[in-house]
Amino acid sequence: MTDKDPTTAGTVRLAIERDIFNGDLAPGDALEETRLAARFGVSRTPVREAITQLVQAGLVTKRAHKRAVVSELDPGTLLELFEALSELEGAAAFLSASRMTPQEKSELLSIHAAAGENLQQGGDPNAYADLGFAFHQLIVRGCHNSVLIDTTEWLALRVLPYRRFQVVAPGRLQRNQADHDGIISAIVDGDAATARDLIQRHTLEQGDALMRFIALNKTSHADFHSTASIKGNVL
Amino acid sequence: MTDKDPTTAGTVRLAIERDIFNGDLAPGDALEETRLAARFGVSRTPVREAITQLVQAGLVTKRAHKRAVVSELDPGTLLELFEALSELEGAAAFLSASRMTPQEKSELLSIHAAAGENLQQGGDPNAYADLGFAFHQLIVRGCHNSVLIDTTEWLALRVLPYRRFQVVAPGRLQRNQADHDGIISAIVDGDAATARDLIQRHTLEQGDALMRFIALNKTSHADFHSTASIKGNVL
DNA sequence: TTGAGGTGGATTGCATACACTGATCCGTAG
DNA sequence: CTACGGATCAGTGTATGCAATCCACCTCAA
Repeated sequence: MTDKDPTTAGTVRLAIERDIFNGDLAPGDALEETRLAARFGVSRTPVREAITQLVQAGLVTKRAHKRAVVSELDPGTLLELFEALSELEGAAAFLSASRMTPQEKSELLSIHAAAGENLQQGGDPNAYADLGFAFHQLIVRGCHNSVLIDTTEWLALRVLPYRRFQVVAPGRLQRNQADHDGIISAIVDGDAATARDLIQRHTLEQGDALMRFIALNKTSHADFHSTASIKGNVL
Repeated sequence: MTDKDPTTAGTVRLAIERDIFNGDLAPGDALEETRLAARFGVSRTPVREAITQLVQAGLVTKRAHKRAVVSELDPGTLLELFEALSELEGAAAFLSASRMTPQEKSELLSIHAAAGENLQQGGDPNAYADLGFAFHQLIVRGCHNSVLIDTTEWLALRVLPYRRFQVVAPGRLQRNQADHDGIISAIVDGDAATARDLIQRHTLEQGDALMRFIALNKTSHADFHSTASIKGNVL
């Protein structure tokens, strides 16, 4: 996902991506080529290239002769996304259980421990979220199959803009940590089938939680954006 | 995968894709913007857009200031590709076992029957290959999760250029048909776990077969292209 | 008041021109 | 003969101009 880009188009693309993940560009917002070109101090051409790249990545949607907009995921698609993601993460975990190096496993353990510490001390939820993200990422990368890794992270990327809307329901973090507990011991024990099963359920539930939150806040994404004061992390 | 494209760039992209799948453009071949523009009678701009789309689709590789080339898959990547694909198809089959409509199931059965008939009568191997492709496609689409479908077909697309190199080893088609036999009955019976397991193994073995063929023909892709006189179908 | 039709502005799609990079080739020195 | 260095060139990366298209608004008539 991260590519070296001596090219302007690549830089612009990363900048736009960042805006999307930061929330400066919310789902549904329009990407105007001329405006972006002016903002970044480049011509329209690299902006156009950046946009077509984002379109292919699924982060942006475009119809001919219409402005490109940040992809808006309806609840149905979001559900499908999480279902697919859970399968991919499950597959990765299955492989990771037998393929992770001792070094990778210890790294996973230390991150998990740090997350637990943060949780007990009532630390920054955002920091916890970042640790959770790293946790998932380590497991996925532990499968040592770059195609599977890229595909999984590519899907994870698409739900990333919605992380901001994730509510920290009471007890949610504790349950999350407990889930991770089970997953990590399965992986360390090399119990591939259990690892797959647990992480799959885990990711599906995360999706459900997000869906419930959306259902409770039946409103436009732009509104989400301003109302979701408490932010957690799906991953 | 199929999109309506009133835009020139989309048309060019489809044309290039076809060239790749036809073999007119073999893995490793260079895509020269100027030449393609002249060939299609358009300017370089839509060609560039088409190429960036293909790059994002993984069919084409590009480095800054260097010519784009049709992606060349080394055996390692190919193996990873099949491993990931087997997981995705397994997941799809798992879901399809409980989600396919009776109509879809009967369609699956009739295609399978047609393939069997073709096999027994020693029909055209290419026709059999097409039926096999349709078989897999039906199963994948039967999961009714468009994200999973798109992702799976996207990966399948990347191995498509290598279908031409697939050898029809003695008894391979029969084994293939037998595999399909088991898969189809598992799906029709609604035995999700078995369906997943069988199709996963099946796809992995297809990858192995391709790998073996490549190992036997340790040569450049261009040579593959001319030496593989007998062509079958991976899917 | 409401619907149809026309008109103007905004924005993209494509073409062309220019700049810059990376590679090849050839000449010269060792 | 080989190694090194510079010039040349092919080819991409970017800028800009123009035409086609779409959308919103406005007008006007029923």
